[in-house]
Amino acid sequence: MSDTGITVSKKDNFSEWYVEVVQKSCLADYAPIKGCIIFREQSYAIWEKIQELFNKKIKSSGHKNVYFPMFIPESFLKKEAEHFEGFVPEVAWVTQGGETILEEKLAIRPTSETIIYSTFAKWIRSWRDLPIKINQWCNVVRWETKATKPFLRTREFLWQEGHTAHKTSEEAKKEVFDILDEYKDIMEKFLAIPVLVGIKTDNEKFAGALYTTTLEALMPDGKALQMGTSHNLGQNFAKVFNIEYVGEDKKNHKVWQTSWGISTRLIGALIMVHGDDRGLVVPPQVASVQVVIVPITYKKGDSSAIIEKSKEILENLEKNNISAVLDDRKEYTPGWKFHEWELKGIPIRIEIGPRDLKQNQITLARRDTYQKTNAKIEDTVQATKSLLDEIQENLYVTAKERLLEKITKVDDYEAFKDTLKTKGGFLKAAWCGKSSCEEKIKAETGATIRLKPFMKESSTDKCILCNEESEEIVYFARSY
RNA sequence: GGGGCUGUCGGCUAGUUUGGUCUAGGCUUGUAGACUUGGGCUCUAUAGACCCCGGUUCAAAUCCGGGCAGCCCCA
Repeated sequence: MSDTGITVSKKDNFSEWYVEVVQKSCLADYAPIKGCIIFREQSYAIWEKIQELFNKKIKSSGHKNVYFPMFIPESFLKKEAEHFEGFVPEVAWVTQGGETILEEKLAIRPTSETIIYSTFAKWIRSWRDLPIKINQWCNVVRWETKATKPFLRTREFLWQEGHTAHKTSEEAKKEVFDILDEYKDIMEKFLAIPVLVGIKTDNEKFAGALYTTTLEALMPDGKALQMGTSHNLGQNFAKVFNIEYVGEDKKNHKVWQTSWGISTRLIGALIMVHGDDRGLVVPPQVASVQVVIVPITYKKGDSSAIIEKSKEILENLEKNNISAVLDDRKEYTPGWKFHEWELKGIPIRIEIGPRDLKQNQITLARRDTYQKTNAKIEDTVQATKSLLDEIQENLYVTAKERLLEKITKVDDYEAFKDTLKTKGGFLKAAWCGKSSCEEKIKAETGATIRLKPFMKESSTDKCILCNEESEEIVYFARSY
């Protein structure tokens, strides 16, 4: 085993393992600026896949892609007080252009509500202008001071931010939950990462929102990761930016708004949830290369028949919409290639050598379980397709089992602290609804309320901390 | 937000405690070639580093200060 491969095991040293996979699988490299990474070919390919999937979804429901400037005048950002308070600690500012000191400094967008909504105010006049449903793919900057980690917490990252304006509260609410469903679909069906959905507490909600819905996944080290959020902004921004329309009733009304986003953080989750001691594992649905064909050839003896057959298989796969590559490099041994493609997480490897050819078969090796099987050459497409489905399913099911295993109901504070320390994961506990309890638990244990479930679970439990009448059962966890 | 650790060829590692005959590796990687090929094979030749700035000193990889970067723990 050489150092081109992964040298620490995921189980023994998760943090080191993550850093190795990120770099050695060509996902990212560190940039010369603290907290910034270079998105390399492997991660960008996954990002493009996510873009493709999400664009398809939102376009079919009438959203349009647009692009707004990355600079936001300070006065805009300040208009919604809670929003400004929430973001100002991590805003990067432009104060100078060339030699000229700017009269008003410009924020590099940490999120674009303010600049977009100031424009909405110009665009919206009549009820006929509504709804407006736009989305943009862009970068945002949040000047993190805490320890940064590739993909999970970086100063600059890529995301999409959707922004909508509606006539009614009901319509806005529907939008929030429709998007939440689309996010869940992408995470579970495509990234094969199971998530819990719910509502954030007031402490954790988006600054300026009425409420925030969230999707939370669990990482193998027992910490929760926020995968995406969809906010109901109510009329908070409509009021400060004066976004009004004349309704059919000829009266002025303020619009109801939503905003929502997912980011390149999803890539970090994918690495952590599926990766193993051989490197990255990419779920077939988001793999830009689903199959690699490695011919087993010999210098002595004629290998042209094997290469010919490999090319034939490649064409056949591509014809059937399976994305495949043929690795016929002569300078590397088959074993070397196996390791390299495993490091990069390609779901299926097809081996074809003299023995296979003689028996008119191929060998299929799956990335998730390392299992090898054989198939007749004429059955290649079918065998590959069903194996891809199986891998996709297996990755999801395995992750789901791990998630469920790490959801623990706790009844008292000692058990809470103990479980958090020894097992991690999500802790279901009763909570009285007071911010003071939430904050005290955070200060004492590091765990925060990740979400309140949509369906309130009936319970007679008392608050885990203060023992007063509890409002509901919520999910706590330590998080990224 | 608080604390700790670390920075040496492309990668990994030793040397720092006690400044000097210190630069080093029989490891890996790159390059050229040979050999091999159903799981990172082997051999030959060759290339390549003390994070940055400043200070102490006759002398700094080593000590001191600052910066930058990375990791870990706690909140």
